[in-house]
Amino acid sequence: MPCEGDHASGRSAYGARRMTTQRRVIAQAVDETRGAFTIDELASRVRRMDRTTGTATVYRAVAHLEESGWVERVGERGGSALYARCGAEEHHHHLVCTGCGRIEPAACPLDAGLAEEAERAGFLLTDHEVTLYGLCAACQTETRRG
Amino acid sequence: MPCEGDHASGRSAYGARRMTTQRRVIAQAVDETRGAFTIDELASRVRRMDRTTGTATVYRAVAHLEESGWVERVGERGGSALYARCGAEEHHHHLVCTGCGRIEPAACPLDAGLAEEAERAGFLLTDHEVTLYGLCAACQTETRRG
DNA sequence: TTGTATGCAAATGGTTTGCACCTAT
DNA sequence: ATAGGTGCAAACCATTTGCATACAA
Repeated sequence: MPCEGDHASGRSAYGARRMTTQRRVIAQAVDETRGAFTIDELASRVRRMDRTTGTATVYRAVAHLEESGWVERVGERGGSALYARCGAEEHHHHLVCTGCGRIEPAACPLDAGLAEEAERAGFLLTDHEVTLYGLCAACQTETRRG
Repeated sequence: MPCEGDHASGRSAYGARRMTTQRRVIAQAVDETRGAFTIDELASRVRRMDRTTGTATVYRAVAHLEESGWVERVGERGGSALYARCGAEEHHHHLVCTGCGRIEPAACPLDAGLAEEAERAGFLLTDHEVTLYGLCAACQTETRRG
C-alpha cells in the first residue's frame, strides 16, 4: 500500500519535474494496470481518461517514470518495449506470466558461486538481468479448463 | 573446435535449407566475429567479403541461424538486436563484456530454492533468461591504463 | 513572467516484405 | 524443371524530435 506521497497522482514519480494533468493521468493509468504493458496499450488507457493526451507525451512520461524507478522495463513483446510497475524497492528481478502478463518481483538467484565462476573466466561482474517466465495460478487453471 | 560438418561454411547451420554463396559467406563472417554483433555490423563484414550480398539477405540468414541455434540473440545495443555465436551446446546463459562485447557462456544459477519460491507465488516456471554484465580481463586492464 | 511541457506532424532507423529475377537441387 | 533464394526498393512501425502553443510555478 503506497503512502500518499507515493500515490499514482502524486509528484514523486516524476521527481522534481512539473506536475501536469497529463502526467497525473499517465501515472494513474499505470497504477491501474496490472501486469506488463506496451506504450501503445498505456496510451489507449490514458486516452480513455483524457481524450487530448498525445502519444509522444506518454513516451516522454514513461521515460521519466523509468528514470525515477517508478516503473521498470521488463522486456518486449512484438517489437514494442514492455514496462511494469511491480512496486518492489530493493534489488530484485521479475516473474512474468506468459498467459496474462502479470508481473511479480522475484528474489535474486545470483550467489557467491556464480561470482567465483565469472572471476575464474577473468570477468569483473558489474550488472545482471534475470527474468523468469511461467504461468500464474489463474492462467494454469485457465489452461487446464481450455 | 567445430567438426567439419559444423564448420561455418557447412550446411548444418541452416538446417535442411539450400546452401548458397551468400549463406556460406554470412556464416563464415559470423564465425570470424568475436563477441556480439548487430545485423548492420555483420552486413558490413559480409559486404567486405562479397560485395553483392544485400542487407535483407543477412537479416533472413541470421533468422535461420538463430532458429537452428547456431547463433543466439543476446540482447540489444542502441535499438539494434545483438547476436552472438558462443558455441555452447547445452542449456546456458551469457557473460557479456560491456567493454568489448565479448561473450562467454555462463552456467545457469537457477536452483531448487528459486523454483520453490516461484511455486509459493503460484507460478509454474517454463523458461528463464539470465544475463551477466561485466568487464573481461583485457578490458579491466584497459580501464586501469586509461 | 518564464522556463517547461504538450500536441502535432514529420523524421528516424531497424526490420520486414513484395516482386521480378536467379540458382541450387 | 522448379521450389526456394536473392537484391532492390518500398513499406512498416515503434520511437524520437522540431516547433509553435499552452501552462505550472
